[in-house]
Amino acid sequence: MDPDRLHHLLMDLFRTVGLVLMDRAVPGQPVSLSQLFALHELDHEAGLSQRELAERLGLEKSTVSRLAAELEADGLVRRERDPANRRLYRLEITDAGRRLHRGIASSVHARYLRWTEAMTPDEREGLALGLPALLRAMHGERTPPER
Amino acid sequence: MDPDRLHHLLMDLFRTVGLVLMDRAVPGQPVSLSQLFALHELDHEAGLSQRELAERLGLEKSTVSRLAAELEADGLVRRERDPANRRLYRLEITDAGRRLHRGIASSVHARYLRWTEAMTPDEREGLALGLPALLRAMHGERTPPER
DNA sequence: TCCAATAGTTGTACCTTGCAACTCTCCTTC
DNA sequence: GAAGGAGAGTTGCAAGGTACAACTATTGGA
Repeated sequence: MDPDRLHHLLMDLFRTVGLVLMDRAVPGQPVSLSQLFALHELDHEAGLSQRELAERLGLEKSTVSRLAAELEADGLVRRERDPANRRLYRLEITDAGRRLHRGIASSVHARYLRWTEAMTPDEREGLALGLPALLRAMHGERTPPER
Repeated sequence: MDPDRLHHLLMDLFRTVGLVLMDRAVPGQPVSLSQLFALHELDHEAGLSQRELAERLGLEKSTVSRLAAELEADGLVRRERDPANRRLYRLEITDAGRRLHRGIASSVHARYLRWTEAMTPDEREGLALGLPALLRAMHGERTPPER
């Protein structure tokens, strides 16, 4: 695939997905976009430290410190020091956090269904094959946290 | 494709693409992310008004007003009142703006190439078929976004 | 025991953004 | 053709998210 074409597609997708997420995540204002991503990450994998979370979100550790503190204050995340190394936290999503994350996800499901229904079987199949592969390739060379 | 799986993929893609764009676009600080998207939009289609641009970017008109003023001050965009309706501007990207946009695009081309090279032909083909179809569906359009 | 490294926190400043109130231009209506 | 309403854009302002720098606390060696 032509890089220029891929660039165009990714720019378009980024903006479109961003609008959908903002639309769903922000209005009720339970969480910000970064908080949503944090919940998404923690729902997927528990026990991350704040440093690890910062790395995944591409945010500065100080930002994540405040982010995690807010999520904890809102009862969406549990923060416990690692007994084996008390410098770091082990972050865990709470049931409330999981409910919120899943709720937001399901609130956009209707859209996902409409989109995929508007595609041909071939296209759906292509997407199901190509998109995970693209992400796999992207993650294969994750940009190191230059500092 | 399962909506939950699509959600997961899109969240991941959004964040990853965001990191790449921030990484490339921001450090030199010639433009912010929104400015980059504005340039992208104007490079693709000239003569937009600020209201139209705001709609495409999902931003408030006041935000776009400042955005456009900055881009004009930086010589990246031309702003001329529409003679037929002097209330609105006609925005046009300048040569400098086009160079900047293309420059940023090509600075991520190397990555695009590496990514697609890390995929199998089947996966590439699937992506080339499925991704434009998804965007077409997202935009509710009939014709695929060709360029 | 001291020192470097690591995880996290806090102070601060900056940038982006939305909202509300404003101006300016155009269009409709009487 | 004057008045009022609608549309495009601007500006004041406040809020939120972020990075950077300097800090504390904990750990693991020399």
